[in-house]
Amino acid sequence: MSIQHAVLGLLQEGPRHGYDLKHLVDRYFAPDRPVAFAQIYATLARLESRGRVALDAVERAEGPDRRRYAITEDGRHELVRWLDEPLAPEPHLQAALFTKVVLAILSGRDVTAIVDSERHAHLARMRELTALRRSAPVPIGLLADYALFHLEADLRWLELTAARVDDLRTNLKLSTEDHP
Amino acid sequence: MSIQHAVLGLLQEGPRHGYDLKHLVDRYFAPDRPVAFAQIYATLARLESRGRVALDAVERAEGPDRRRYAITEDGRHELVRWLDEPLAPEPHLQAALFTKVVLAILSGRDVTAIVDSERHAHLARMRELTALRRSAPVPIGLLADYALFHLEADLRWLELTAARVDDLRTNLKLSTEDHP
DNA sequence: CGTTCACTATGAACTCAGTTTATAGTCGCG
DNA sequence: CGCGACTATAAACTGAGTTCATAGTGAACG
Repeated sequence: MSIQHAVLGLLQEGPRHGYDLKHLVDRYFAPDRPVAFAQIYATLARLESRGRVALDAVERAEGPDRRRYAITEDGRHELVRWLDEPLAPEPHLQAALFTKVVLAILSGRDVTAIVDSERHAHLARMRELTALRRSAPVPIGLLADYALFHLEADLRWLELTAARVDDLRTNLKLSTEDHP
Repeated sequence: MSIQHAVLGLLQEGPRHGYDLKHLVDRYFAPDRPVAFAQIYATLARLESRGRVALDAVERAEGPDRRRYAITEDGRHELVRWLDEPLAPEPHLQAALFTKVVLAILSGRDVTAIVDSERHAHLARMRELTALRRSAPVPIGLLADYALFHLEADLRWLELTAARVDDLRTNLKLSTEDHP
């Protein structure tokens, strides 16, 4: 969902063609891993089919032609709507970490080993990000902070879960039995 | 990705048919929002086409026939692999909240208003979850904790970002100018 | 001088997850 | 008997993202 809004947002400043947008999106929103060109073109096609952008002109420059797109009134509305409404809450209650712990318990594997290995992977990633944060410009630094806060949240949850594995095990066992 | 593994995990205990799996998945992994039946059947079809499950038998019971699926050796391998490897780190560096703040700055809207409204939505959601956590059984309580930790992480990041909006604005402005 | 490389620019075709919609059988109820 | 509730599945579609194909220009190279 977010790349659509990113593209709309960039088109607000004026019409652009896909190739250009790709670089802008990379610069502003994806400083770590660039988006694929094809994704931008696909996104533009979808936005066009919903009437949120429209073909503005076809420029012939050096090299192949450029198809320049402009944001429509509809597109502007959608963008403002998205900015003004709070984000839909993530379905945190479907967390992959939780799935792992439950499956580990159900399949009788060593839960603490699994929790430990997740913890180590998290700590390693946090060290990377801390380094990045120090060396990078403000926007990337902020993104790194975002990731760090969430990795820390995962860690806290892992501690809590590790402490409650026995509790959890009993609860899951119980509900295994009472099913049709 | 996670629903595939959830289904595989449940099939470890013995062959099941889709309808049954749907309820088990709901019970163990999605206590908040149930998954659609069709998604389970689609998942089973995909798992089958990759050789991770196989049709075990077609039972005729009261009502329509039941297609019972069993996990294969391949499926078991995949499951163990997934449990033993740490989860792929989430692409946190593409956070929707970040996109919003950047777009708010680029389009000259009131950033603090937007940040405030996100904060309020988060606080409201946290109150709901805290209530849920008190009344619910252990597994759901743990999921609520997971969500709470992450909402708190978002809040911390929002504070930090609010404090650095000016910094961010300057940085973004600069890079607007130096592009081809 | 041709050919190979790098860069600009786009789109078709495919995969994969998830949703909407359709189908079909059984059971019980009024 | 007709209708709604429950069991059970699948086809068809949507939307995001990836892989692969194409096509033009300019510069470098032997």
